[in-house]
Amino acid sequence: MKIATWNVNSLRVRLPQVIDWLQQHDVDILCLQELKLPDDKFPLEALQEIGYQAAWAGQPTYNGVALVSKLPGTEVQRNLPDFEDPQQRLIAATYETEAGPLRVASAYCPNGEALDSDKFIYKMAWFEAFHSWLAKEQKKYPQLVVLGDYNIAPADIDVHDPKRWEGKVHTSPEEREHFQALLQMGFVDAFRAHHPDDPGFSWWDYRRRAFARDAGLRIDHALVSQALWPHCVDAWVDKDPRSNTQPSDHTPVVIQLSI
DNA sequence: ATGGTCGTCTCACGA
Repeated sequence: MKIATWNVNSLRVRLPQVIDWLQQHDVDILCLQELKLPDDKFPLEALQEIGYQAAWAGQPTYNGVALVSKLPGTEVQRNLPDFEDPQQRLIAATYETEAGPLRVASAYCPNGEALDSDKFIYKMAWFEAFHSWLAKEQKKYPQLVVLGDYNIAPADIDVHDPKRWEGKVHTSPEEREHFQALLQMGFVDAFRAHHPDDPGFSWWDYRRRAFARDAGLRIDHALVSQALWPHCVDAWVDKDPRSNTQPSDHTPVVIQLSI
């Protein structure tokens, strides 16, 4: 089965591209971030017409996450428990497979704006709560995948110009420690584990012709639990949608599981 | 040179 993540930066604008992409690729579950639409504007019918179901957590203007899937999800969890937050950044659901229950989460981790900002303090607090939640979640669901926009480039290979990004959000030691803490829990960074030497950028700034210069970052990740990792046969970045007319600034990351 | 470009109930703010 194939599971993907895509920060679409407005599902209203990107819906035709999402539908095209789902029809071109045999993806079982697509994790979306930055829907930027309220719950009553979620385009469920358009997705149902091409054979998908969905669970979502939206809000007007900002944030918003969804799970778009061929099979229905159960035990849907919206946002982090024990972390009061009006920003809709997380949704998780359980899918029945022949190998047993598979838990899937779609995460839109905070951007952080700048290292000396209040939003960075919020980012650090959010990751603390995310870590605590995942520790419990992985005990409950050994087969767990957590895909999304982490807004962290875990190492210098994930950065087109590490010098230029020094002291900026996405690459700071504090952020990287949070990402490493997730790996220390047993999660595997699927793309990096399968492709140790490929930068695998997933985001390019709209400004300064960043995509044309390949001036990107790898900030969208698929973390696979220890128990599931032997079944993760590959992971890749699909750069094609970034070349679309009116593209998202992010492009999809995909994992293939042999379950 | 700290610029630029998107998206949003837009002329400000978040990314």
